[in-house]
Amino acid sequence: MKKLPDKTIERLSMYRRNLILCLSQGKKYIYSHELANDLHITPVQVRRDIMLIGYSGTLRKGYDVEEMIKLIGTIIDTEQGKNVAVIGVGNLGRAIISYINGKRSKLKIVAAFDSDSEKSGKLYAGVRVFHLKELETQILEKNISIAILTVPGDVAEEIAERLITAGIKGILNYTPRPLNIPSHIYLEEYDMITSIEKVAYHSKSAEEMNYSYR
Amino acid sequence: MKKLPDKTIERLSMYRRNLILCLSQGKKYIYSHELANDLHITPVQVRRDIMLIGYSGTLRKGYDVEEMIKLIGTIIDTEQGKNVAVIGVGNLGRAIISYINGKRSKLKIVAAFDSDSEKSGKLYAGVRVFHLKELETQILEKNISIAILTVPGDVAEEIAERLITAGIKGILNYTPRPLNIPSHIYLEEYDMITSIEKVAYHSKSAEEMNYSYR
DNA sequence: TAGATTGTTAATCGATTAACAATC
DNA sequence: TAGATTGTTAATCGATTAACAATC
Repeated sequence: MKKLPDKTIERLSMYRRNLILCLSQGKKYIYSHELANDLHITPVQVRRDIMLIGYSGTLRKGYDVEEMIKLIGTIIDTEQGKNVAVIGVGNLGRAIISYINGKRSKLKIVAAFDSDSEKSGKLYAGVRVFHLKELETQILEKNISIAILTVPGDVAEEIAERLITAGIKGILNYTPRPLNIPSHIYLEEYDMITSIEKVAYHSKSAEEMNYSYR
Repeated sequence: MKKLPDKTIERLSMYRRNLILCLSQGKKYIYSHELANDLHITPVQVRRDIMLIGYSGTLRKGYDVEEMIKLIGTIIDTEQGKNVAVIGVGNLGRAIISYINGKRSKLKIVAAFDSDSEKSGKLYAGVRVFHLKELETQILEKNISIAILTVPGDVAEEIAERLITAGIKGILNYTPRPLNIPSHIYLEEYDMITSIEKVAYHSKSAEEMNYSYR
């Protein structure tokens, strides 16, 4: 299959989340405008994405929920699945562990790491915590290819380097420090501050509009 | 000032985060290519954003870090600041509370809410937890205009409705359920699953490329 | 059938980048 | 000065949407 736009990949993930919800509610077919409503996008965009992945719906009933879930799986999952590590077992690390595991997913968190020896050996939502010094050995042993970084900013760079040397393939960086890493490692960064400042900015303008109505 | 593109707003927030870091390291001036490197974008884009907000650097020294921080503040902050509530005091809620407070920011988390009475009255990082039934009264009393949702998915919709009725202006939704709310309320949604699936997808292709080299 | 839907191309829109003048 | 930088317009690129044919 030819390469899909990055935005389409993102939406496929969201379609799937929604379709799984539909299925659990007993919904077997869905229209493009229903999916669109849920995700705050247009029906055309949904249909175009579906076209890009080579699926077809039925003219009257819409799209088959179960089939689409399966098809999206063949695109964004790997067959054998992937092992994931969470680095940093603070509040955020624990939130991620309990949120992602317990999901029916090809992605599995198989280890967590923390510099605090107190936490070593403990289990969070079924995931064992190792001391950071075991990072390299465990990544090798457990065949971990993806890391989620939730450590304090000032050690992010250093740990990223160790991860890369250990052969990790992708990093999801939740620390406030942007990482500078080789381009063959896929990097996704997210900072909550940016999101909340965006909301604040936009609700600021909303308020100003209110004022002008008075 | 004419309206700035949404993407520029996002980057302004990231520039500021970076500039503050520079300042703390004693760096007084910065070049566009330095900022660009940190944020994985191009120097032209940095200069264009800076042009859009009407700032000018000096030809040899680059941009004045402190001045730029101040200017970005006038654009994305409000003078009086904004009060924020976190709804749901699980791991993620607590992570957000401790992450955002303690930052020098115009955004202040002034209350947290949870349905678990055990948590009522407790403090997390200096923020008091209220029972969910006090949501409306506290929003009014504390003049809260922004809410961060970290409750379980199945109550997200219901709480969003209460928030809107209570007069909230913007919502940052971390639950896996997309919200269906009136368009005058600004809504930002983020699902970790999408981020991690994106990383998995891209590091999948990276691996396939590796295979083909062998 | 009429109406609602899908599938797809072409047009539009918006965001990024290339090119280059200006200047220290 | 030459080289490095900023500031800005025009061109390009990519993503979204409008338009519409097809069909149940």
